[in-house]
Amino acid sequence: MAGPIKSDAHKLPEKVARILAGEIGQGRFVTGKPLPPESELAERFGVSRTVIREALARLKYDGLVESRPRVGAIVVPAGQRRAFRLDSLDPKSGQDLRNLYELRALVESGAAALAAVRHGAKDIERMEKHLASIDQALETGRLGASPDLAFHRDLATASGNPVLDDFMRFLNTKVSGMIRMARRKSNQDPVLAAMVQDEHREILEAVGSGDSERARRAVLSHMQKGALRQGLEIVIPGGPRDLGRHLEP
Amino acid sequence: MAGPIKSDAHKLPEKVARILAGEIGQGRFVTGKPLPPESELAERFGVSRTVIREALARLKYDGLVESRPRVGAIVVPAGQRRAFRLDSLDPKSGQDLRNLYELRALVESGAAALAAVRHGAKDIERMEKHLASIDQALETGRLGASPDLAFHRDLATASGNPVLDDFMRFLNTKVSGMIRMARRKSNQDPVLAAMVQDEHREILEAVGSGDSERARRAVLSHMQKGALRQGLEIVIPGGPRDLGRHLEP
DNA sequence: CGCTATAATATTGTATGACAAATAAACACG
DNA sequence: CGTGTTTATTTGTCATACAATATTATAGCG
Repeated sequence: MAGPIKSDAHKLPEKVARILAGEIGQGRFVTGKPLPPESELAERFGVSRTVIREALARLKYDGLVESRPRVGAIVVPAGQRRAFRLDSLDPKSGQDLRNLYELRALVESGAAALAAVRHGAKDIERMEKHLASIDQALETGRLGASPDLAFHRDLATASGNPVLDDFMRFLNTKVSGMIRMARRKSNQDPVLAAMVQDEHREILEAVGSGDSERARRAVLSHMQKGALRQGLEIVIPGGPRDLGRHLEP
Repeated sequence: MAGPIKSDAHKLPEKVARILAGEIGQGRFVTGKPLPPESELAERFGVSRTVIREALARLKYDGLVESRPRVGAIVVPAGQRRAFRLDSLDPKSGQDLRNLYELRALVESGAAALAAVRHGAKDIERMEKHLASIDQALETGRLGASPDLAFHRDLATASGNPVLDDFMRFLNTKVSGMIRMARRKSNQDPVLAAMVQDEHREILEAVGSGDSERARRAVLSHMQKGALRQGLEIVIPGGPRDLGRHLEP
C-alpha cells in the first residue's frame, strides 16, 4: 500500500478535518471521551496517519479537541472554541450575507460611538485624509474602494479598543470578500459614490463632534444604505424607528 | 540525529507557528512571495520537516499563507485572515479584559435590540425558564452560573441572526474563561446575585415588550454593572450619557 | 485486605527517508 | 522571437521507527 490513494483531491487533510468537525458538531463523539486513535482513523479514511495528524492538528488548533498522550484526542466540552470562523457561510446566500451585514453594522456603529468619545487628533486627521483620497479618486474616475476601506479601518482604530479593531478588520475583509464573490459587476455609478461620500462625511463630523449617539446613528444609516445598495434589506439593530433622521424631536 | 531534540516543550509545532506568524505579522516576509522551503525552515528551527509541516498547516488554515507545489508557502496579502482569535490576550491584564468586555457589551446590546423586534414566543419562554432556574439556584444557595450563561445564550438566539449567535457564544466563553482565570475567588455574594437577577428581568421585559432601544440600554447597563462587579470600569459604547435611566425625558 | 510504588502498554509526538504530483524556469526547437 | 518540452525544485503523501507520556495493571508492603 504505497503511494497516495488516487490524486483525485489535493487537500486530504482539509476534507478529513471537515468531516471530523462535522461529526463532532453533530455529537457523534462523546465529549470528554477520546476519538478513535490516529491509526484507526487513518484506516477508516483510507489515508496515512500523516494526513489524520494534520487534520487533527486543525481541530486542536480550533479547540474542538485536545489530545493527550496515551489517551487520544478528547472532545472538549462544546463552545470552548478558540477561533471564530465564518467558513460555512455561503457567498451566494442572501440570508448569510444579510446576517453578516447585520453583525457588521452592529459592531461598527458601536465602534463609532466609542470613537466619538475617545478619538485623538490624529484619528480625525487620518479619516479626513482618506476622505480626501476618495474625493480625488472620484474626480479621476476611479471608485476609491481602497481609501474607503481605509476610512472604515480608521473608525475601528479610533475606537481605542484594539480587540474591537481587530475584529472589525476581520469582519470587513470577510464582508467585502463575500460581496466581491456575490457580484462581480460592482456598481461603478458615480452618483452613488457621491452619496456614500456624503454619508462618510456625516460620520466623520459626528465622531469629531464627540456625539456618540449621532455617530452611532450615522454609521447605522450608512450601513443600512450600503446594504440596500447591495440589494439587501437589513434590520437596524438600534431599532427600526428613527431611521435616517437624527435625535432632535 | 535521531529522536526529538530535548523534550523541553511539548508542542513544537505550536511554538514554530507562533514565531512564524509573528514574523509574518511584522512584515519580515514579503507578501506574495514564498517563505523559505520547508526543508530550510526545518534546518533553521532545528526540527524535522514534520513539525514545520504542522506549523505551516496552521498558518494555511488561518489564511496567513497559501502553499503551492514548486513555489512554496506564499504570504497572502494582509488582512485576509480566515479566523478570528483572541489568543494573544493576557488573562491577567485588566486592559485586555476591559477591551473584551467592551466588545461583548457592544455586541450583546445590539443582539438584545434585535431580539426585541424579532423574538418568537418560544424565545421568551426559554428565557423565563432559565431565569426561574437561577431563582431556584439562589434559593438552594448555589450561584446559578450555568442558567445565567444559558440566559445570555437565549438572548443571542432570539436575535434571529445565527452569525451573531455564533459569535456571542464564542465571546461569552472567552470572557467567562478569562474571568475564571483572573479571579478564582468568584463573588459568592447572594445580594449581588439578586441584583444581577433584577437586571436580567429588566432585560427580558424590555425584549418581551418589543422596545429595542430599552432592551439595548438594559443590556448595556447590565454589562457595565457586571464589569464593575469584576472591578472594571468600562465605557458604554452607546455613549456615557443616559446611563441606567431609560428613555422617558 | 487495602494502599502505594512499580512496571507494562497503548497512544501521541517527532524524526527520517522515500516517492508522487505539480509547476516554474530553463532549454531546445521551429 | 515565440512556443513546446524537459528539468529541477518544492510540496503532498506514505511508511516506519523510536521517544515521551500517562493510563492501567501488577506487585509489593503494611
